[in-house]
Amino acid sequence: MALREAVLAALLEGEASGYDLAKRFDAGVANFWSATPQQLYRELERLEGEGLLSARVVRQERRPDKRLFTVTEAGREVLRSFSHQPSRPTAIRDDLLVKLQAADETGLDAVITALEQRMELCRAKLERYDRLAERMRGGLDEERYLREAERVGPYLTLQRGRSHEQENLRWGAATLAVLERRRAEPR
Amino acid sequence: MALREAVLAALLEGEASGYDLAKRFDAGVANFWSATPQQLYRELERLEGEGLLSARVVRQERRPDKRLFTVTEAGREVLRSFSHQPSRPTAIRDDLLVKLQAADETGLDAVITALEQRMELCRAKLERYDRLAERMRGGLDEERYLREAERVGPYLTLQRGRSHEQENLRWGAATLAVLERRRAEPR
DNA sequence: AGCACCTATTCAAAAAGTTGCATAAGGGGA
DNA sequence: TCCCCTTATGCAACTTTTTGAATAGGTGCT
Repeated sequence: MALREAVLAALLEGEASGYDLAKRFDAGVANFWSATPQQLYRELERLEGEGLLSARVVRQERRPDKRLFTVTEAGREVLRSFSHQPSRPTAIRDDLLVKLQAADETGLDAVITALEQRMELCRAKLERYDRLAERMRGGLDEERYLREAERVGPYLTLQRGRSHEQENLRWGAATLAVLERRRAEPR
Repeated sequence: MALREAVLAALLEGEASGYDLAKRFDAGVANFWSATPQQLYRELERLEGEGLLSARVVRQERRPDKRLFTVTEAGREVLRSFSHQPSRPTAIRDDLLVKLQAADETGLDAVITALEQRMELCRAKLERYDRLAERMRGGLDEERYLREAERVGPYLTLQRGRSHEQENLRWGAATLAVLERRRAEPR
């Protein structure tokens, strides 16, 4: 149910089209929520209908026209009220962990491969996050940025994404070591 | 789509009823997948229908009867084939992060409270994971357990849960510090 | 005796999310 | 020129997940 609020929150960073949002919410980049383009277009429609967003059409010469959305005062109010509601704890749901859970039965090889692939992805994501963070800070060191910047929310959520990937790598390396050892020396 | 496989994987640890599974898959405890009782009962039906599980009814004296499920050879085969399929990367979806993303607009107080509550939950979960891990090891030190135990999958997924909560706490503390400082000294 | 809670399962309905496709215009490379 | 990619949006069908019950016997507490 937080897709509404996630869209509003994302639009606080500035006017955007559905397409722009789709990129921010792409599962591969999203640092605080993920969603598909279809979900976003539907949600934008709804939010506009409820008066939480206002839209304006921008005619473009060499591109299809696009609709840019902005959060209205009513939208901001929804966010304020949302921030007071209890957050539900997040649940783990990861294909890879299911495979690992069953690994003793299914054989270690496939899981080792899957883990290696996942870690490669994590590394790529981590680098991307680092570049993004650097661009956000715009020359300032982190300490100063966090004290002086106008908005820190987006930076802090980005750091959560970063820390998640980093921890994935740390755990992944340890797990890989265990699995490879057991493959080499079965009990 | 991995609920099927998650149920099969969970049942590798031994025969269980829907009710038993519901406890293992509870969002507050689940270390490799989470699901509600309703999802599980439906999935158990389906899996039995497909011959991936077999069920037997156990009459009980002072409790309602229950149905205990076991993974069949066909079920194990499904798991084996699943372990070779590509895993989709996980996406972040967390209420709390949405609030944090919007925090500069909505005010810091509510988010600080939410973060503190979340961290309290994390601490509780971490302790529970630690007790679970200790019980799994059954006296052995981790190093030896991981080398000699018959099955390590469940232990390794538990460790992922643990590392996730720990990282949540680490990041949470740092984030809290930033937010509290900004609350005390607004730019 | 009454109440709250635990075991054990199931139904119905709504909300949320995914998948596949369709449109439409322009850009870039073989 | 043909094909594929990017921008930009949308529909329809489908699956998955969540929510909110209802049932039914038993335990423990006051």
